[in-house]
Amino acid sequence: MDQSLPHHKWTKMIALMDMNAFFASIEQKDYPWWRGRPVAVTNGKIGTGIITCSYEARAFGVHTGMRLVEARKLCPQLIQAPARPYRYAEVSRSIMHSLENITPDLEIFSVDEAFLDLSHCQRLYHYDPWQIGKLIKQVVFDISGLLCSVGLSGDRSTAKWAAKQMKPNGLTIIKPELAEQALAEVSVTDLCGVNKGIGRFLAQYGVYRCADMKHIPISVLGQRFGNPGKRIWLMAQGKDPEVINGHVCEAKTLGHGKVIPPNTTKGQTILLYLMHMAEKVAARLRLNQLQAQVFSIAFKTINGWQKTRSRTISCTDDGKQIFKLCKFFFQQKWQGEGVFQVHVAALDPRPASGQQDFFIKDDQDRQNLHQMIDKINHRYGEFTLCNAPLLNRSSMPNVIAPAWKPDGHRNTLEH
DNA sequence: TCTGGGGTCCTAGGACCC
DNA sequence: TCTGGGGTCCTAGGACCC
Repeated sequence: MDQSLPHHKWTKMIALMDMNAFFASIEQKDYPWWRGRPVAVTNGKIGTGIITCSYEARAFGVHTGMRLVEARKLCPQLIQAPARPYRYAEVSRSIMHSLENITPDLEIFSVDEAFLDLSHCQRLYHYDPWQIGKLIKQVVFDISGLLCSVGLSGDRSTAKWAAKQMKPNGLTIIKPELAEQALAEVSVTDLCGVNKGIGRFLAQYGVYRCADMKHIPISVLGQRFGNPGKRIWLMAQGKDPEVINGHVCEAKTLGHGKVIPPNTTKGQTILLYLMHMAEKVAARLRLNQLQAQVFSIAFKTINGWQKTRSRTISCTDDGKQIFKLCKFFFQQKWQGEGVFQVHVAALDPRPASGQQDFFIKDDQDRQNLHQMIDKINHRYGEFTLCNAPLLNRSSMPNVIAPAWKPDGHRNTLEH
């Protein structure tokens, strides 16, 4: 936009870094013969839905969420790449670490996005937002060999919006004093935090574009949506008050769920899925050296969700104990209706103290066993070793499918 | 029109305590 | 019996994110 000199200090300077087709780009980087070709990342070899795809694939109309079958109709030469979540997490971590060299004031927003608060290091870069934006892209490229898009402005929301404007490999800078003007014609639902629900509400007041927001008082949004509502009113005017929060806080829940074959009525089968989820939760607790005492267990029937919170006697990371809770709850609440989804989550997981019950030999043995199993599964894939029932893949479709979201990303960044 | 999976935050209301 | 204050915990529901 404006590259004229001299530059002046901005009251606040916020950037959003967004990786371009992150997972697909990693596949193309690691497998050079896929570069320049349409690549679609799927959930394992047997995945049928597209998690993300390369820009070459997008040119054919292929997009996230599309069925592989549909995609192949548009693009017969589409290459299927099974997701490698551990690899993506590794690359993500290294990128985030390198960004910390630009500013420690960094908030990891997702596996492929980060906010940088540059307010306090403007002088270092001669108050030149272009220099900073290019530096961010360079740092990311140097460490990963991948391209990203960067948005830079005076507030969080505008920076986020700006990053979306030019892709791939974009750099969009919006001076804070021009933010309101830049957003004026933008649909409110294009802002991060405004979706259909709030969009519908705003439409009732004739608010469609950001500029329309001024026609209604902030109190209307405040009353209906509380503080987040007030924030949106300000966002539309390029004045998002939300700060960059670099604190890596512990996860509040850690769970797994699954959509199962519709209307499953066989109790044994449903319990098997619950066992699967319980073991996944337990394995992930162990991976992050966490334990929990309260678990949320749920299954969805035609009448909606049946849910419970139940506690184990003491903190645990043992799948069998978690499954016991599942079984108890399920046998109490289930009355033979068809089930569509199951879900198990650890609530308020805390660092494992690592000492309680250590003097009990059985517990020591159990821990050793878990360590060994986890090690093997990490190397050879989830559920290579597991409870015997889970090995029966015919009754357990997709059991091998890896969770494609890198595990505990936020936590692992510490240290 | 939209799969499926893993999360967060906020609010209101009820139960219970002093 | 009614009123009022303060606090906590839990639940349910809504909205949104990648």
